[in-house]
Amino acid sequence: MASERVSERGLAVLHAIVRDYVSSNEPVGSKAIVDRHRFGVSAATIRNDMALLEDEELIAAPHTSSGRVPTDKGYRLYVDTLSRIRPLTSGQRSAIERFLGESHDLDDMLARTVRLLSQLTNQVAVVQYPSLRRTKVRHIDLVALGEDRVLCVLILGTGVVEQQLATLPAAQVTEAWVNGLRDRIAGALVGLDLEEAEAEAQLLTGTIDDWVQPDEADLVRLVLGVVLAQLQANRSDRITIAGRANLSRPGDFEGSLPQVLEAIEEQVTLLRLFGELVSGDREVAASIGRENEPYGLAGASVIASSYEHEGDSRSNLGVLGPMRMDYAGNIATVRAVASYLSKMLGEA
Amino acid sequence: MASERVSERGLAVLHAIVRDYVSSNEPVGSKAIVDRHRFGVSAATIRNDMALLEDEELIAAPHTSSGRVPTDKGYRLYVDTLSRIRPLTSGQRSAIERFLGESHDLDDMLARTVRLLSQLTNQVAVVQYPSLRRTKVRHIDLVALGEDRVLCVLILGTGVVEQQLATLPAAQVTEAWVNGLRDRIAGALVGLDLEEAEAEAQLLTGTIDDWVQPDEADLVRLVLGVVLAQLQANRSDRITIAGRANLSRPGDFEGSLPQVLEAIEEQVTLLRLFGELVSGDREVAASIGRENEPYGLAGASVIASSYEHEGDSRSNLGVLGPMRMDYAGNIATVRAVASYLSKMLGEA
DNA sequence: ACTGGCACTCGAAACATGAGAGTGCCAGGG
DNA sequence: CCCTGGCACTCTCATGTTTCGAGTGCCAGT
Repeated sequence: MASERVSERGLAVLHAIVRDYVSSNEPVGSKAIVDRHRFGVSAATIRNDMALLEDEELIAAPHTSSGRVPTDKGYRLYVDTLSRIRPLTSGQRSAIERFLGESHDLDDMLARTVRLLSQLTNQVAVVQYPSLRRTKVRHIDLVALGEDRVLCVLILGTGVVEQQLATLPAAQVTEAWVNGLRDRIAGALVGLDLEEAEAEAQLLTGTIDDWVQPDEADLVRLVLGVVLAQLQANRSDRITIAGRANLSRPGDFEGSLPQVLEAIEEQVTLLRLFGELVSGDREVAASIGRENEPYGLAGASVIASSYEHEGDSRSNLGVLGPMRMDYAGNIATVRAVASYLSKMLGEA
Repeated sequence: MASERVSERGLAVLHAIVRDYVSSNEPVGSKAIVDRHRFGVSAATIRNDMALLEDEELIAAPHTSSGRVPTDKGYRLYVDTLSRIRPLTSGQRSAIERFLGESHDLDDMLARTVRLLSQLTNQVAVVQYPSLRRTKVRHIDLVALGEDRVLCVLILGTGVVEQQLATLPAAQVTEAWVNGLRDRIAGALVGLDLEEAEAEAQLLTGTIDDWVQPDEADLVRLVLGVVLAQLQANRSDRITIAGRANLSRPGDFEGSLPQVLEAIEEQVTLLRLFGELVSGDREVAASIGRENEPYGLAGASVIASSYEHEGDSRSNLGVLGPMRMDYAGNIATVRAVASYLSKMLGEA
């Protein structure tokens, strides 16, 4: 553990360095620390502590004899030893309520959330749409709309209704035929969750020749294709992002900006990162610097939490920014926004 | 007109300057021009022409005695005097076909289009979703699904079907009642386009007390609310963007990057800009530098065109990049992608 | 109308210099 | 044992100086 090797005061010095560096973006020296923070000791003492911190690779000097800068490991220890989550200011609380309180439409709500989060933190905000992966298929219906059209209706456990019109090439559609097909498909898929249903539908499509007349196979395949498309569209996780302009704040990502923008555009990666991050047992988790390397975000830090939406499942949200960010504030903000969002969605 | 004041060769020199500057990102001097392009004259002659171009504010010198750089006005004249649209290479053509040919789902298609466009041009690509603003309401249906549920179905002129389940607080739903309400609402809205229908639905909601029993007002309001939400969701214009990482290419937006990112995030602005740009009679239009100032994109250039989707209406697409971009190539690419997309959507 | 020549300007790069901030370390004191 | 003041040392940054070369403008000559 850290406490084995770093003294009480050493930790305090680390905290001071992180705080000063975050606000000034300049390496911080021993003198600056004793000036700005009321340690009861002299600069020389701080220097000794700093030498120790440097041995532990918690801080580093950009060049011999300039101030120190926290390393990934330093930020990590800093975050892990943040004692309490600083409460939000009343202004921030009311901003959240005002901003999120005005809308009942889910899409609008999430759009507001992501903008709010990016404004409160001055970072890139990411909000995942509620995942329907575990939602069950409640109802499947096929309705003949004429001689060559079939309306495919899909109702999910959450009450979401999707449908799509399939136009069949030949005029072979009879009500009885459609009903038979409907019973067949519904019998196979209703009650499964979306992931299972998709697999099952794939299977049905593959073995199509075993259970329909050969001359109907094409039609059935088409209809199944529509159902499959609906399942896939609902299964897929989507995210919404705001505040990218914050990335170009000078002094943050300088050279690595292209990579970061690239990584953000690759939404699949972000989804994985957030998923991984939130899977722990913490209410809000942070991932710092090189810990994000597998996701192409080596220089960045991510703070993530999750919100609950109707039903039991959770989706993720959070912010992404430079390593040099206000962890204490952002953790508090992310946590607060996540909990407000859960509350709002619970009420609806 | 330009030809009044700028000689034939002067124009050729301008073209040479633009081409060289675009590819090198360095001010281009008279010597470089005679070296790289086979003018039959000496550098001194070119210098005289350049002095003229400078008088016309078509080019400018970053500092006394260095090469020249095209101005907004210079780029504009260059684009306007691009004689023919350079055809795409066969590689590009096949890339387009391969990329766009694989999908029949509209969302997927547009997602592919925007990625393709950004990769072919190395710029930020923007594609607007088909606008349903002018689409007519073809059919409205309310179906009682039990004692407290009503399914609201909305079918648009394009064949898009939307529906949503409304759960009513009290168990007052009878089939007859729902049918009456349906006739009422459908009678008022069917045949209008989405914009009109939305206004009309607002009106209906406002005067609700005049045409239903007081004790039913809440139910009716709820149902109308669902219809209204559907109308609004379909009316709104959405865009999808790809290739933001291209903006951070060094030497392009340097300092103004935050503003550009900001402007891109503000999708409403982009929609206006694209709309404005395409409204002319040209197949593909360009907007250069300060012409974009009202949209917060002073340093950028936009190349826009539009594609046709089933029905008669058109939506926009294009690319956005630094003033110093390959106009000839990008115009050709945007045009080709737009026409392919129209073709694909026409077939479906 | 074009060309070659020439003086001039200005930025970029290379190098030197001094100031300042910050460190490491040591000997001495509570 | 921990802390302190002091001191020599190192490295960056800002500044100044010089040189070099690319490019221009202009003019006299074809």
